[in-house]
Amino acid sequence: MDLDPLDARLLLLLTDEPRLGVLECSRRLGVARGTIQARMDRLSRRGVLTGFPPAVDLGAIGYGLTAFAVLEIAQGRRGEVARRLAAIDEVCEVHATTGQGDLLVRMVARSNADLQRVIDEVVDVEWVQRTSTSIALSTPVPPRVRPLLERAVST
Amino acid sequence: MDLDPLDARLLLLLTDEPRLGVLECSRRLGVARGTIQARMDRLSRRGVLTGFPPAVDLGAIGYGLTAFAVLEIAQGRRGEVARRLAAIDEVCEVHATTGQGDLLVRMVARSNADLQRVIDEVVDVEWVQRTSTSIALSTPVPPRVRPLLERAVST
DNA sequence: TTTGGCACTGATCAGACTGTCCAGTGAATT
DNA sequence: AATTCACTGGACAGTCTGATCAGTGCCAAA
Repeated sequence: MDLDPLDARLLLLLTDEPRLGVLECSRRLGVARGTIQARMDRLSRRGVLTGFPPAVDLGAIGYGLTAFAVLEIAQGRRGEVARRLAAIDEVCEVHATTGQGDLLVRMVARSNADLQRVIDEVVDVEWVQRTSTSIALSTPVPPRVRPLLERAVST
Repeated sequence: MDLDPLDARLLLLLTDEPRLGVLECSRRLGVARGTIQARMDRLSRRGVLTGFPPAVDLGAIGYGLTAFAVLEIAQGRRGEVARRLAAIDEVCEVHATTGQGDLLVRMVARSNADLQRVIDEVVDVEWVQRTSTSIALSTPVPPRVRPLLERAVST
């Protein structure tokens, strides 16, 4: 289940320069092209490498605000609530969690007024009982996988 | 600043099938290849399309657990704390927020015992005063941008 | 109305890359 | 000793890329 060092180096390389072709990867890593090809196939088959989705900067298209909401919901209504949250365009991510909250929601908006509207929409979802919202001021550590891959290189 | 419909359709197409080449995109969208090329250049230059990072499923390489922590930290120590959090490999994301918490941390781990260790590491960071941790049980809405793009298509 | 500027089309070009084979090597397993 | 497996290095045809260019339609400024 673990990554072998070559897999990890390949993923790191792709993390840094995602548009690299198979051939170029093989050159950079000093192995035959077929090897890279086989590794990538295997990583995909194992579900480790799930694709190369385009990274869209929401800030650059006007959605400059991010907020998080922790929701407490009525017993047994998680699926229900999740479905309704999913129907809100600005809701970009929902996790079900243990602890005092039941759902953690990440959402974006174009302006403070817009955020107000989005939050209201979220809070008004049926079965939502209590909410606590925070606005993201900055993101000191953007989503990353790198450190874990780097660790796997030296395995 | 907004996306025009063709841009949005292009991004949607790439979201669904990220490995598509420029030529294939042009065919699917029914425009000339040069147009797609120009659009992608422009989207990159505007910072909208920031790349095609490989999507690595952490679950598939053993990091099956995700947890969130809300940290309250000592006044004026945000940068300090963020830096130390960034040094923990398992910390995959940190946001500075308004509200009762100061930092929202996402982290992953290989097992409950491992999670314990990671949480301890996070909690033991200097200047962290109060923490509240939740384990993610499921992710009803995985990170997504699609709905916002779809909205831009019909603009 | 005329003139630019702009984006898009459709085409061409050489160069590079892809998927797919194959034979050969070395290492580990049986 | 035989088998399996991953890797190498080479080959092939087909395809895509980046670059460039002339031509067209549209909008806006003059």
